[in-house]
Amino acid sequence: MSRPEQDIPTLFVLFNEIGIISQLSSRLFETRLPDGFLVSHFAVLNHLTRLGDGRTPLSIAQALQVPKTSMTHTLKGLHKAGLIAFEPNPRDSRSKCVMLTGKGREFRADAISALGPDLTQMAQRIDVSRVAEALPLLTEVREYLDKAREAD
Amino acid sequence: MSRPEQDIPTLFVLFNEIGIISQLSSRLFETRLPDGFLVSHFAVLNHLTRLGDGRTPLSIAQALQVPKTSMTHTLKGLHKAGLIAFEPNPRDSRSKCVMLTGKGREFRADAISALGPDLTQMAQRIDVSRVAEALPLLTEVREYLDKAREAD
DNA sequence: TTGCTTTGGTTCGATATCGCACTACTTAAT
DNA sequence: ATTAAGTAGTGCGATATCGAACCAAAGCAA
Repeated sequence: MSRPEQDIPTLFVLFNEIGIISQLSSRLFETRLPDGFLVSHFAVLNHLTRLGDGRTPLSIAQALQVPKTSMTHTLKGLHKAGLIAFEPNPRDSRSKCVMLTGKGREFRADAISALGPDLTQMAQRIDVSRVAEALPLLTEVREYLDKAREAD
Repeated sequence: MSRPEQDIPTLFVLFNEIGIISQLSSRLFETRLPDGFLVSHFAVLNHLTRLGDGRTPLSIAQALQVPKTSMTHTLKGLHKAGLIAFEPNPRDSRSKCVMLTGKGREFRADAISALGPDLTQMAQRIDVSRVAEALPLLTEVREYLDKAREAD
């Protein structure tokens, strides 16, 4: 059923579409965030909220697939804004633990609320059940790329 | 069939996955490009190849969803590398036409070839027919966001 | 222990991205 | 034809991103 000579163009188009959607959605989201904040900031707060805080900068960087130097920079911004706090890592004194502050949790909740109307409007035009069907595939692709990256 | 209170989280997760895949695939691709070139450069060459050259900087910027100032910068790099050439726009003397050079076409072809092995390997692990099924939905999402953007 | 290797994090320098403001040209209105 | 409003592209400044080199602590070997 698979036609290998078709596979490469299909995957190519997939990444093309994904790149543009990422671009568009990030910029839309950023217009909903308070001035001076980017998706990169939100992504950290969201990650810590979903999976629990107390994680190290490196583990966050790996989860979000950005270089650790970028994470240092992003965390600096969040810290200056009072959205996170640092604590020493009892397991490893080279490292630190990143903690959410109340303000940080609030910021994340507000950001999600601010995006709500956009998503609601979108849900009226896009068949979300098809999105739900497609999600497992996207997750597979992400996990594949993640493994391919660490294997290089 | 649709559960509106589920829709927002579903869309939220969608953009989350798409953001990470975009990040991962861009960085993988960039390691395959010659030193000093980024996906942004390739995207322009690819666009001009697929839809024909002779387009203006602004139209390219809109197609790729980046600010025109970013496009000025990207085109400057491509021009310096001899991958594109500028011609005056006979219809509008404020503007210019971006032309592919032979070297530019070659660069794009080489870049695609360089990515081939990665995609081939991926096609052995991912069910590409499912990707093909999901593509129309992604295109819909992209087109929706595109319209939403220009409506804001 | 001592010394080698690995690892977490930052600093630094180079480049990318983007918003703002500006110029030059075009278009529309009269 | 004149003027006003709009549009294409660029320069500039601020910030983001990222790789290379670095430091300090950890892990490991003998």
